[in-house]
Amino acid sequence: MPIMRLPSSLASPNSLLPSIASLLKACKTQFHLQQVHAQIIHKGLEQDFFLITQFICLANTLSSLSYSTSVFDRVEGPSSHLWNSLIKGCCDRSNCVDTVSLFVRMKREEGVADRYTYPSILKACASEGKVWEGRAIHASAVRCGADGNVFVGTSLIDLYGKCRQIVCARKVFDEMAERNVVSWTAMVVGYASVGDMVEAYNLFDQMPHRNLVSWNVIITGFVKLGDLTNARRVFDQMPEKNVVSFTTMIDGYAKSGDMASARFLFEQAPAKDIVMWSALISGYAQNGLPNQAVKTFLEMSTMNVKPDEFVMVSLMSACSQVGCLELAEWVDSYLNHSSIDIHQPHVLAALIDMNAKCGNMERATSLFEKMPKRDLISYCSMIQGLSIHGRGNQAVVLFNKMLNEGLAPDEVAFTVILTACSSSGLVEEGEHFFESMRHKYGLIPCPDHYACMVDLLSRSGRLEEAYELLQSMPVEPHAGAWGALLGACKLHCNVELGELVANRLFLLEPQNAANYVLLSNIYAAFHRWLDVSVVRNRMNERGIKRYLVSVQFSLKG
DNA sequence: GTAGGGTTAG
Repeated sequence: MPIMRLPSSLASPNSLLPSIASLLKACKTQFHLQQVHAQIIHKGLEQDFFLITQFICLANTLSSLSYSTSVFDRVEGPSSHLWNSLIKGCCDRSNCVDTVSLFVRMKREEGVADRYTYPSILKACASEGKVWEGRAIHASAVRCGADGNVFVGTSLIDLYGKCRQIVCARKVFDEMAERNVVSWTAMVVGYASVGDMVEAYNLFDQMPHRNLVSWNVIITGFVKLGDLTNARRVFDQMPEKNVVSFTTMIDGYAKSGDMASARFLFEQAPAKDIVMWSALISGYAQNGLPNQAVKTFLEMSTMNVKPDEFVMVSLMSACSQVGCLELAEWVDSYLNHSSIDIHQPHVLAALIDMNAKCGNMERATSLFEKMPKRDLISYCSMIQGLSIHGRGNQAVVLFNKMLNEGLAPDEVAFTVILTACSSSGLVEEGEHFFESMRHKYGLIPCPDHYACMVDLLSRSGRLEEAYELLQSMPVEPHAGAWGALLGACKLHCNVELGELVANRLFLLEPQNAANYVLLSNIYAAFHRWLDVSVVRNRMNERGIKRYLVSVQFSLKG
């Protein structure tokens, strides 16, 4: 085994203590740490508070919590400082319950909590929204007089702000004897996170000093409200911007669907990191621009930026939309050779969705079956995959299996199964699901659900029923539903209904050439050439070019 | 004699 060599300047033959402390400072890996640990035991220094505290702090970043704890547990009557180091490690690597339990143990074992103890525990509570636990910790801080400290006060503002207890946060803020830029910023974050940008901005305006974070949280607040105008105004006023400022703005534009502005700002950013690339790629994917998403991903690769799980999830979403099996296979194998853990729920869900929609049902199925707990989202991915590839009957079987597992379908799940029924022409099943959606699950069908039913009924020749359903809808049907019926009128050569439906569509979407073409084709089937030319003339009058139809189709394919 | 804590983006 290689042993660490100490630089001669650090070696101190007369005293054992500094040499081990120096060794600790030089530790870079868990293995180094274990070697020093062996030295500590060997030299009988396991009770040296100073050394063990330093050791725990390092173990917090280099090793596991259980390792830190095992070293800590051998110390008799640990100092406050030592307790605080372990609590910090617990906060960083475990959950709120564990951190609070450790604090309870500290009190039980007569450890003395001080102003350094509270920020970590409060942070653990804040990150999980545990306001009741937080209040108890707050009370404890008051009892030992630690609540007057700036760091403790700021942590309390953060806690109450994150838990949406804005009045409590403000009370702490107002009662603080000393505040700094972080305390002010935490208070601004509190207002911003409850959507009160008036008060957030008001406070921001009064701040004696602002730093980059203060500016960025104001932008974040406006972006969260979808107020891109004010977000941009603040962004433009910033004395200096960093990568977070740009990323927040880009993400805001992407979420509001303005990918042109997102891209423009991205180009202007002096530096780009993985989060910024991710904001752009996910924006393209979520705005239905999968080709742009893939293109941007490739661009990122040529810049030698290593993709992370967020980028890969966006890429998989884009891939699902284009249904490209070749790309899906590449992404799948990339993930399997990377350090990304594909068993994280959102990664696995995207992977199943991508494989199902790109036609690799075998891979999707094997991932799906191995899931510890199958959820609604993954079921829907699988059902949609079967549906896209014409396996409607299997989609119905899987949907029923999902119901048997006790999962309650939502509106999206019904859209998926009704689409499956409609594309495979499963009329009875579709009617059954539409019925149970309303009466068993108490869901209100939206225009999409009606569109599926209209499509299903009309394609099986039940044109009148489809028309009646459209007429009886409590919500306004969208053009797609009428369009499906018009298509079926063409298929089943029903000229009267076709005329009726087409005229509704001409009002709903006067610029869509497909409707004119369908009606003229219906007339043509009956050799009504005069009517054909009337429709064609109407198209010309409105300046609609027929070739637009073929352009639209080629873009979709 | 020596050490420790709080705010922003996917």
